[in-house]
This record gives sequence, structure tokens and C-alpha cells, in this order.
Amino acid sequence: MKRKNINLTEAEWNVMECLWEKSPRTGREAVEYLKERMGWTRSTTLTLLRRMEEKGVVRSETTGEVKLFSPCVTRENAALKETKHFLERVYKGSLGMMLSSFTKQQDLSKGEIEELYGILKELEEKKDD
Amino acid sequence: MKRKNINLTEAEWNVMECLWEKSPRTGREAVEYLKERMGWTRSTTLTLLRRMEEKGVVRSETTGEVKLFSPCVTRENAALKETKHFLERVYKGSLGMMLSSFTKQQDLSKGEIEELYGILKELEEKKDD
DNA sequence: ATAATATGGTTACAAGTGTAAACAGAAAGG
DNA sequence: CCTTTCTGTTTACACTTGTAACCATATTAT
Repeated sequence: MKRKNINLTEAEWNVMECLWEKSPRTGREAVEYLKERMGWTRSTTLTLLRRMEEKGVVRSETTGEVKLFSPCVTRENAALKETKHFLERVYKGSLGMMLSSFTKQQDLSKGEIEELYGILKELEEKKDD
Repeated sequence: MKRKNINLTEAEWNVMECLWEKSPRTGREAVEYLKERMGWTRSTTLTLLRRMEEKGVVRSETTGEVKLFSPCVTRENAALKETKHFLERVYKGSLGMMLSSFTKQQDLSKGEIEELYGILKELEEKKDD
């Protein structure tokens, strides 16, 4: 069961969120953060951090007393990768298919539609010049 | 590690694709299909089918000689669920955020942008009446 | 100095996943 | 009939993921 595409698991995303929000963070900070929003125990958080360091998505430096953890991937990159993978798997890579399928069953508010329009418009303009 | 949200795994999506494309299918058909595009052995496919039946995403009826497999979920529903889950995890549930993040790094062709526009326009119109 | 804390490391363990070999009964060929 | 061939069922096994207890060492408070 070789896994080439080292995508973040659900639990790992939470750890990343914690580090993306602020980094570097000491182990203690991370533990506290994840205890609060996830209800994880100290062990759980530290184990995750260790594994993620092994996987190369988190890096740490020991400064005398404590360890400082930082993410090795930007949120943008991780999200992009995940998005591609997701689109590939579920919508044969087509963003259009995803949008139309999704909106067909999920009612978007007027506001949301406007938002999407805005994004597209901007894109187009950027393309023109 | 209780998993409440029975989402389809990567491998399972392939089995579903096979059944969505045509169903019901005999075991043999499925095996052949997945041997071709995935290179899976007979065992692998049949094991997957069994597990998926246990999970309730696939159903089978034995007609005397052979077993006929069918999906218990529509592609649309599975995709929607997966999409929600994905958006939640990666983009805090925001479709807009996803679109803008994605397009910021992934160049869309003129054609693709047009396609997305079309989808939105249609949505809007439907909303109006 | 001794006991309580904090901090990080090691080990554990069940459920889930990917992948498949082995086995068993039915049907078909010779 | 006996062997090959389908078809389906059982068993297996390594890796992953979620979750955590346990252990060791350093620091601190009494």
C-alpha cells in the first residue's frame, strides 16, 4: 500500500491549521490549541507532530529548552494540491463539473453567487491585460 | 478511530465508477473492468465489493447462478457529500474561497472561465423566476 | 534534597485500507 | 468420472490513522 501522494489527513489538517495560524509554536502552545478546539490530549498532538515531521510537512528546531514547530508547506500549496486531487477523483478534474453539480443540489445565496461572479470577473480582467 | 462519515475511499470510488457507468454488473464484469483500468486482481475487486456491501454503499442480488452488483448511492449524492466534506476541511466550507484560491494558482483557460460564467448565469436565472 | 511539573520521546493498539493468496463448490469439457 | 474453469468466500498481511498511555529527564517549588 504505497502512498506516493502525501496528502494531509483530516487530523493533520488541524495540526497544520494551528501552525498556519501562527508559527513557530512551542509544543505546549500546539497542545493547548488542539486541546481546546479538538479535545485532543497532549500525547495525541505530540504524536501527530512527530509523524508529520517524519513525513516532512512540519519542521522543528530545538532552542535549548523547548522545541519550536513550523509548517513546511504553505496553506495555499497544501490546499491547491488537495483541491487538484479532489477534483481529479470526484469530478474527473473538471472544475466546471464540480461547480455545476454542487450548485445543482446546494442552494447558493444571492450573495454567494455575486461573490463567485466577482472572482470570475477579476480573473478575466487579469487575463485581458 | 470511529468513522461516522462513511465517505468512499479512493479505491472505492473506482468501484463505484464502474457501477455507475453501468449497473447492475456481474462480479465478472466488475472484475474485468477494474483489471483493465486499475490493474487489480480478481480478489481485490471482489474484496472491495464485499466490504462496500457491508458498508451499505453497494447492494447485490443473487440470481441463481451469479451475483449482480448495483450502487446504493447515486453519483450525484456521493459527489455532493464528498464536496461538502472537502470544502469544510480545506476551505472552511466556502466555495468562494475555494474558487479564488484555486484559480489564483491554476490558470484557467478562456473557455473554462466561460463555462463557469455560464453555470452562474443559469443559476441566477433560475433564482429569478 | 524531595516532590511536583513540564516537556519530549517510546510504545501501543484497534479500526481502516490496499492488495491479494487460498480455499470451496458448481459448471463445463473431454 | 476426472480435470479445468468459473464464481464466490475466507483468511492474510502490511501500512495508515486516530488516539493515547507510559516513561525519562529537566525544571521548579516546598
